[in-house]
Amino acid sequence: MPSIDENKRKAILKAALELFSEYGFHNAPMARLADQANVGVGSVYRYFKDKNTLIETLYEEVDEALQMAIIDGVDPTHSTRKQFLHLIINLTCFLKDHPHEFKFLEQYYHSPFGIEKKREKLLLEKISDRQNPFMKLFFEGSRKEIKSLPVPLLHALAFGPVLFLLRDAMAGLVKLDEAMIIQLADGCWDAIRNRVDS
Amino acid sequence: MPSIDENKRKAILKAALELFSEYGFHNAPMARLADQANVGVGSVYRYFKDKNTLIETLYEEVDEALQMAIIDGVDPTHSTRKQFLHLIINLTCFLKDHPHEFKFLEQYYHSPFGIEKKREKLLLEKISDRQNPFMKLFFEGSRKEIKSLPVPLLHALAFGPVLFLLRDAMAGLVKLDEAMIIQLADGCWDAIRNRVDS
Amino acid sequence: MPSIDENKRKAILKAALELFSEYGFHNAPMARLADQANVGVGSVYRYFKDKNTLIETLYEEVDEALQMAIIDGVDPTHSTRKQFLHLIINLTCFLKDHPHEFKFLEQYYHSPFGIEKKREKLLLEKISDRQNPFMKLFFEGSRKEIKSLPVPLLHALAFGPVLFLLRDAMAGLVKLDEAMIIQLADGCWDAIRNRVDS
Amino acid sequence: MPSIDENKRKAILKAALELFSEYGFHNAPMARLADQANVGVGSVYRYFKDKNTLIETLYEEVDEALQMAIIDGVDPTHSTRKQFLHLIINLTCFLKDHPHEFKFLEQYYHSPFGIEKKREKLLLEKISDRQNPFMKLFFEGSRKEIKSLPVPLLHALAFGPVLFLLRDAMAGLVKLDEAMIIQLADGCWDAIRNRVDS
DNA sequence: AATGAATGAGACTTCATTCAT
DNA sequence: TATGAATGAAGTCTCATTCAT
Repeated sequence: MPSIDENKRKAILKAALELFSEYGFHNAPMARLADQANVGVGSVYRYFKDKNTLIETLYEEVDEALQMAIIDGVDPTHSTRKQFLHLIINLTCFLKDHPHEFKFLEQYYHSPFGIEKKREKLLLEKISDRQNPFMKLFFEGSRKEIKSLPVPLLHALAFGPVLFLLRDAMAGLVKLDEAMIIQLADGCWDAIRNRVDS
Repeated sequence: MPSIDENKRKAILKAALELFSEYGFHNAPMARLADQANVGVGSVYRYFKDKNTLIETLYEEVDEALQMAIIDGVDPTHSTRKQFLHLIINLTCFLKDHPHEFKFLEQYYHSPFGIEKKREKLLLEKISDRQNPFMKLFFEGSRKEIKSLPVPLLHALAFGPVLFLLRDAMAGLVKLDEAMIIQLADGCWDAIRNRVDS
Repeated sequence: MPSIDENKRKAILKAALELFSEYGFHNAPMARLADQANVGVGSVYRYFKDKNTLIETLYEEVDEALQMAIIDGVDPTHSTRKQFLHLIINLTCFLKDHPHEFKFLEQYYHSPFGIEKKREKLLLEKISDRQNPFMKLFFEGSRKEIKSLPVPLLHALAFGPVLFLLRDAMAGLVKLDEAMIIQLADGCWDAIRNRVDS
Repeated sequence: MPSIDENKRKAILKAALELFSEYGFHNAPMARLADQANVGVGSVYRYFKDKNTLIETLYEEVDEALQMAIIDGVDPTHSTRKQFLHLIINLTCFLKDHPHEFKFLEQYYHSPFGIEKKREKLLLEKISDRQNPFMKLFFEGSRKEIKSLPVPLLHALAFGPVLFLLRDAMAGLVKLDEAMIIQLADGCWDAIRNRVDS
């Protein structure tokens, strides 16, 4: 716990986010990272014990920011549908506007670093976590509006399309405008809502 | 002028698939790979110019197998819905039953190897490719049954949930049985179909 | 177990012995070592897993040579005294004529590498080891000629002076000639033998 | 012009002694050392130019303390034998009771730091130094009681066993009690004394 | 054609030392 | 004067690739 200089810490995390998301964990040497942060190589190790620790810390920070963004402006008095759409749109917009963060998270979750365990733990913990805004929707009284399906399946139907489309967007295959994001959210809602007709 | 021995080529690709999917590209040294394939290290370089080339080639082969599996048994005389469900179920089952292939593809797509370009090219080509079974559904006369949305969005709504759920399944978070796969396919269909009611 | 080239292995061990004994384990980088052995850095790691493994292996080899030298020409039919003197002289001469080996062993035994444990184990095992030529003398019938003391004390009285004098010799403080070596051995014998007078 | 605070200097030397003896010169970073001394890293460099200088200085201090301890209570009016035994016992007891000092000295002497030269110089100077208590015994009239041997050989026979046995004691191979220390001293005396019988 | 020993660039990390505060 | 954050040289080790056999 040295770090008097919070600026330097931020600079390192910023450089890490950029290089990791652009080149991948394995192709972003600590030396280049230090360079990009305008810091000596050794200094990185004053702020973060390890390359792995740096990655983990960065994950925590990015995840934190994402969680904040998701719930921004969501009104619990609104209908389940409205809240859901709002959450999905928040999620999509944040990741669309923060491509570094998106690519970093994708990489973090898919690294066969044994990091999956982390995710597993998080999911297991949060699955009934009423802090999680989506869980609230899925479980609260309004639940009758939503299909009675296993939670992981609801997750998949709600988030899967978002991540998939963002991937295409990042690759330059689609230009994500507001209209499309709304269509996306509607589609996700259709996938999980109970319907009256056939 | 390479490859007199097709068996050897296959053995290398098989070893590569196993090691890459289990340890990741960066933790699967060429030497271990050659070992596992019962082949000299030097031989690997007779069949594949590069480690990267090996990865790319493996991708082609895995993708090919996946494409074959997807259309297996789909009957063009059936309803659009039935065909769609069949395709989604084929896709899901194949990947569920071939975890190595799934993990490899996931890693391939998420590696910032510049490999996204490859995928981009493929998608652009296939987007109007009438060979692509999904494109056929999306574009053919039956199209009135499906929402009028940009193709990438349809893709996202159709495939996103599949990949997301498979990820959880691989991580051991869900046990994917036949019932759940059908629920999944239904959800995907609900996301893209036109509906009559509200 | 690669190593088809026994010559290369020997060259590496030779370089290691020279550099370790001259500069110490910590001041003999693997790179310099590889240089001195006319070998690429990476090659050293084909023959020895580790720097530590290299040190351990070198110890085994040097110790082996020392053990052989000690018993050379010792005649079990001779008197206890004669045998003891012969052993001590063998020991002293070998180490005097092999300063690299001597310095290496000294360093090995004194490294607070946890290597002391190795020595401890060895001593504990060999303490009743009838293979050990000194133990044979100390324990056999002839024992009545030798003081009845704890074995570690006998060891200290027998070997301590040898090592001490060799240290001075290596430092250039003494010129060890044959006469002095005999006087040394006599002194060691006087230290452990039972005597008749006061 | 350095050292206003003698306490700080002592604290640093104390920490150095502990860490060096426990972890070795190379595994005792200046930072940890400063920590243990409750001193800033920079401060260490106000009191000691270098890590090497710190080591050298520490050696001087430890050696000084050892010299004092050795002659403690030795009575010049006693017999040569009694004085010798007293000296040896003093030496042994001090080192046994000061394991940090012992391990540090061992390491110092065996480091191929070029430090042997230092020792060489010291020995050469003290070889005729009538201040050295052992030299007094070896050279004074009482000399007829002691073998007529080169001084380094007498040194070896007198001190070698002590150091050797202490090494085993530190490693936990022997429990050094008073009786054994006396037996040790007797052995050393037997090694150097002139005798009447065969 | 097949092999695998050899190689060295380059990755991560440590730590003695400096210097601005 | 005292501090400790900053630094970068240097160390150990890995691994993709080559090339002599």
